[in-house]
Amino acid sequence: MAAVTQDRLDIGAEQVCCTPLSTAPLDRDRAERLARLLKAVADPTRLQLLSLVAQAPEREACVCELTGPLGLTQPTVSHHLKVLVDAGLLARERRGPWAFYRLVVDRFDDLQTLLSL
Amino acid sequence: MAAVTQDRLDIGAEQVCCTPLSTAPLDRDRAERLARLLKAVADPTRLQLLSLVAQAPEREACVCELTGPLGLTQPTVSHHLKVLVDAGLLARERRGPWAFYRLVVDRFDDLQTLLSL
DNA sequence: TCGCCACATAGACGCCTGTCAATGCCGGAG
DNA sequence: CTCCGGCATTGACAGGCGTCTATGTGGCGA
Repeated sequence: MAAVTQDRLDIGAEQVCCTPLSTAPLDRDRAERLARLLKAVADPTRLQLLSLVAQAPEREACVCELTGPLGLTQPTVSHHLKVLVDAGLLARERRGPWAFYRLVVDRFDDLQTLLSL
Repeated sequence: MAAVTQDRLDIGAEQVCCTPLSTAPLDRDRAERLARLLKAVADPTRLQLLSLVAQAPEREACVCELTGPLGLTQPTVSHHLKVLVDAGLLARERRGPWAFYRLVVDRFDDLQTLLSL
């Protein structure tokens, strides 16, 4: 299978990650895509969301379980969840009237690789 | 050897990190401090700066070596460097007329720990 | 079909932030 | 002391983003 590219981690259709910062020069284009991914995590509300989901049973939770602890409006929570899904950090699954959000472990692994020196 | 606190990583005087997101509930206060740290990395220009420093000899570089590759003004570069220093990701050292910036490896380790599940 | 419930989307507003030009500071050479 | 080069700081502007209220959508039960 040869030529195992170390670049993975796409945002939507975007190729983004994931070699450590020190291995190769970082061109502007890739830097901007990586920044978009990191911006998704670099928000207090979204960090709390990720923490809540990470600690929920089966590592998944619906919106109604998340609005309470955060003290924020339901639309606001939905907005942040959309950002995390677009970044590939959460996966959405519709089940009955509820929408469940689950952690995407691989994407966190990619972030770790990026930040390794 | 007893009581190894897993919380480290301060921004300036701030205690911030570093247990994985899934180990304990993340209160608003710590979430905001963690977000400030991540925001420092979540910018394309600063990612390029970190990459340039990481690949420089001895993992350190002065401002004059950084403005060229980025195509940005010197004040802008200085601004971003200050952000990274305040976040604890770079260390500044004055040597003659130049100011050298060096990676702080421990801080990157902390970020990795945070993003581990 | 009708109505309800959980959730998503749209629009608006204020704050934060990345960028620049202009200026100030500081250390070394003469 | 004076000048100059490297770097930091200030002030201003535009764009991005987090939050809200109001409204739309979609599935389930009666």
